[in-house]
Amino acid sequence: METHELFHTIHQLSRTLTKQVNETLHPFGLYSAQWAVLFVLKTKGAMPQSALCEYLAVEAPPMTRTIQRLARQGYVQQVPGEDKRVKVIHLTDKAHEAYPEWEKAVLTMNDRLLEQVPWEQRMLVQMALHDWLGKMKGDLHE
Amino acid sequence: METHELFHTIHQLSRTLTKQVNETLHPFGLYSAQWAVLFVLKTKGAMPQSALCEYLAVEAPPMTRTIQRLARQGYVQQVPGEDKRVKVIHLTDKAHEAYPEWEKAVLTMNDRLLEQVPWEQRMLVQMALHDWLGKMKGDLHE
DNA sequence: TCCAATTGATTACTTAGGTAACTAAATTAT
DNA sequence: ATAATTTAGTTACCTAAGTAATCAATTGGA
Repeated sequence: METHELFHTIHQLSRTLTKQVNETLHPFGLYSAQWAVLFVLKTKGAMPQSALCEYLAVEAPPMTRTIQRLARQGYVQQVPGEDKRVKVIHLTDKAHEAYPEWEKAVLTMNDRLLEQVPWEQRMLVQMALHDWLGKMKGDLHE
Repeated sequence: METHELFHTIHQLSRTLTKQVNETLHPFGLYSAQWAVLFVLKTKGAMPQSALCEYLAVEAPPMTRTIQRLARQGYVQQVPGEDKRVKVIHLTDKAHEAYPEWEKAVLTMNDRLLEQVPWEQRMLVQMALHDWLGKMKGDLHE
């Protein structure tokens, strides 16, 4: 079996998915990277920017940009922390109010994309990929 | 189970993989997008730019850029086709000569990343993901 | 204590991909 | 046969993520 093929499929899937999310959120003026941040803040609550980076496994610079944009749109507020270096990111009331609509659109889209895929298969693949990722990251620190 | 998690894992894997390929090819002055093109040309032979796009599932503009860069580096030649609109992309002798080294580096890296993953599991996941992709693409054209 | 190293965030610049609008060549239809 | 449409490729501009370098605040060690 070709490892090339496998990796190519993963890339293609990733690109197709972001494309779908972007299309879905276009009516709300949001992009996929912004949605990822909004989702984490809604489900985990306010947190420092660095925690968002770690959670989403994204470097600091792209996170700065995404958050500044969300702030410009009034969906997020950067509150200085006790440690004056950190900025704690909060969802605004405006974001909390609009969130259910966003979530509904994304969930509907997600379900549509995988509706033909049995639940156990999703579970199996999710566990396998997560496991691979862990092993790769582990390798890199050896 | 959260679809969010699954999609997030796929994105993260995709990013980790391109990062690895970029690191691996850095000594040769090549980037992951270029490698994808070189690999297809080596295994499938010369083909029009549009065929490369279709094969790699990438839009025309990024392909133009990647190919122009490869041409600048002398790894690829754009030969006008019978149809004067098409440009047939050929590997140069320089590319053929260097290819084995590139391939060895990438294959070694690929194997290292998945060495702990049993062969059948790779196969299963590859088939599942490919199947999903097909279903998604199918959906979009309904 | 005070200097050195670390950490959180930003800025500048890069790769990688996407859409929209365009040109030139080829094909189809009237 | 010519006008209309389609196709291959490019240009301009966008999102998304990465590295390198920098700044300010904090922490640790001599």
